[in-house]
Amino acid sequence: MKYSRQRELVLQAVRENSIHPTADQVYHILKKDNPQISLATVYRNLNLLSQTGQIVKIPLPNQGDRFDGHTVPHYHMLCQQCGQVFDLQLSLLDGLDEQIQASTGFAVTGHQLIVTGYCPHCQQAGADSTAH
Amino acid sequence: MKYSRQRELVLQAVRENSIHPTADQVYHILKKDNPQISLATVYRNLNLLSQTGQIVKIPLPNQGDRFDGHTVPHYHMLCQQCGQVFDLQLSLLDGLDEQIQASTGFAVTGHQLIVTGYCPHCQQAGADSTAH
DNA sequence: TTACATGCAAATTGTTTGCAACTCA
DNA sequence: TGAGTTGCAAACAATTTGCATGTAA
Repeated sequence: MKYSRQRELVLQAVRENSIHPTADQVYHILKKDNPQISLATVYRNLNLLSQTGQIVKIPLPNQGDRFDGHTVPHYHMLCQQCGQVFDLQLSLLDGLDEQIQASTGFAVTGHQLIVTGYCPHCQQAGADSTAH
Repeated sequence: MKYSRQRELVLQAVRENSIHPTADQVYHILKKDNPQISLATVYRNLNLLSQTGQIVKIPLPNQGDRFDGHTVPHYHMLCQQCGQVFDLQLSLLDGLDEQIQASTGFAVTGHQLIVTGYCPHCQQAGADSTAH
């Protein structure tokens, strides 16, 4: 893969923004200092970088994909209220792929776990505004 | 919720087709015997039925959502080759929600696990055609 | 010099919505 | 009767693609 300045920028933006940005967010972040960059280029590079494992694509229920520059295996929690994604360590699932492969015959390449719920901040906000 | 013939048909189609159909597949299945049915109605009813818990919506990476008439909690394995979705029982994860809630303060409403890989049939096919 | 990458706009895909007609209760 | 439902078409959002131009090696 040939070097490109735009790809470098996309990689940096994902690494430096631990908010698990969408493609569109990456685009807007970069657009500030690079007004000429195009959304198509951001998409192309996000796809390339996740194919080569330099970043991780997080598919979420009913929403645009998010991207994560933190490539050590971990899981995600999605707040149904504010839409933020939080990291989750869970050693429980170490070895899960091998176990599933052995018991099912499926050649497992990976797995992803998404936990849905309400983050502490939104629980607080909900309790404040609606006293039910 | 008022009864409707179309909703009944959608529910039956999802229950009777264990292929974890997409909205579009449900539409085409029903269209054979009900040529007047519309895709919008299928979508509306799939959403209603999954909101009421009569069927389960399975969001998949980069693909349209799938639907499952099998409502007992279980997980899914996605074949990256043929796109088929297989059921997976995994008692390991019983109690996971409570555990995460206790350790993170997140008010957990549920979780979903998607295992990716190659199903036995596609492993076979791959081994046949490309001897690497 | 040339194969790969970009920017732009148009095309696709998956899904939702507005609205008039229709149907279940 | 009347609120909920339908079919159709148009609207949407997220993402991808075609193509002429630009750029790293």
